[in-house]
Amino acid sequence: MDITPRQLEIIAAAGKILTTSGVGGLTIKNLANEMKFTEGAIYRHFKSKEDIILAMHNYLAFSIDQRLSALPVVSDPEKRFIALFLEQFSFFSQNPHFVVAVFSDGLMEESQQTNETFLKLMNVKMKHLMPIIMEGQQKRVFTNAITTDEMMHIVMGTFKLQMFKWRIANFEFDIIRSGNNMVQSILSLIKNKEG
Amino acid sequence: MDITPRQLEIIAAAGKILTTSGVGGLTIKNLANEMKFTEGAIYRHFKSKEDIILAMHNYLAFSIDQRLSALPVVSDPEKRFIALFLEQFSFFSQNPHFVVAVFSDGLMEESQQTNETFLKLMNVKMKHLMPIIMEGQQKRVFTNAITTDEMMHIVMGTFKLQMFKWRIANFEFDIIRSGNNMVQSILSLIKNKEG
DNA sequence: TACCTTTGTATGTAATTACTTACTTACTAT
DNA sequence: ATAGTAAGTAAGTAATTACATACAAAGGTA
Repeated sequence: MDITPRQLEIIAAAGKILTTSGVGGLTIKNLANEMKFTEGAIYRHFKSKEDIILAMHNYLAFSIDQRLSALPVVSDPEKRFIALFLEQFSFFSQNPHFVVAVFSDGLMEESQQTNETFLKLMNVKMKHLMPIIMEGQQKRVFTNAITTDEMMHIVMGTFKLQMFKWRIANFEFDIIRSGNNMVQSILSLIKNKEG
Repeated sequence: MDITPRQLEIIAAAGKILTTSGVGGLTIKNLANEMKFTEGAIYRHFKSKEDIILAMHNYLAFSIDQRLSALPVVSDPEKRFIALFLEQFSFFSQNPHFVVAVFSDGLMEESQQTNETFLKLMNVKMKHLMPIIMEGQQKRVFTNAITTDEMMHIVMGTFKLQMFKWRIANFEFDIIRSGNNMVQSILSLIKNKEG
């Protein structure tokens, strides 16, 4: 991640604008206003608007990947499952202005490049979730009534919807608390009923 | 639904543009091109661009509600559950160009009004799903290990993600088939394990 | 001191946006 | 035939967009 502190500030400002004004609000003018300087100055740090979006996706993919990789690998899949989501929820709890960037498909349409980095971002989470679920099924902690892919799908979909609801509620409820609640409901569905 | 045939054509064209070019591609010029007449003619049928989006949401909410209401009320919650989703999948299978309009949150940011009609659209589906799940839990066909709301959340999230995947795959897999697969996985999770 | 690089400003530009205006055409009812 | 109306065109509007250019202030290094 070769990124200057100033670039990071701009990326953060872009995220903030995205949550407050949506994709349509993310203009160079608004970005410059948010940074408290003029439009031209933006181009000292990025060569195009698309570059800003790409840098944002890459930065997010990188830092989320880093945080998830830092989690301890314990032997209990259920504990790992809980820890993974707790980490996710606490990340977005600290950086709510990036929720739109990560979960909104609105950005996807801008260009092919943007599309790819957006999907890359989604894959980062799958990459960390997949082994946990696989291990859980192998150890018979999670049910084998459905395939790993199907379980992945259900878990990811539930998580995505949770973030969506949090966003349209203007981040006004405690995502860690209600996120944990969600994790528990899912667990009680996918956990093997036999001891 | 007081809507002229010509208005419906325009709405359909708007849906088509949304899927091919995204929210950013939905311009009056593109819409007029798609309709094979000039920009000004659009304004013979709608007074503003936002009006078109609102009309689209309202039309979709209306027709989806109608189709779901027409489903027979059988006594087996599992059968109703399956039928509900089959109907949904077959609707979007026939009208794939409306998937973006219904499931993309990109449109939400345009205005407060658009936001509201978009959420209204989501509620239509919840309105039909809720009683089925409640009935299923009451009859102990579905598990009571989690609340009705939690089950709603998981089911809706899984469904939404399914449509998302279908869209980024350019509608190139059979949504009815793989949708049914998804329904079966969910059912095997939420069905009560005790006979 | 002289000079270069970095980071900003002021101002401009071509393209695109939603929307408007004045006018035309096809059809329909009287 | 006449008149009214629904639905189209051609051309333009002001506003906004991403981006470009010329210049200025600052600091580090020779």
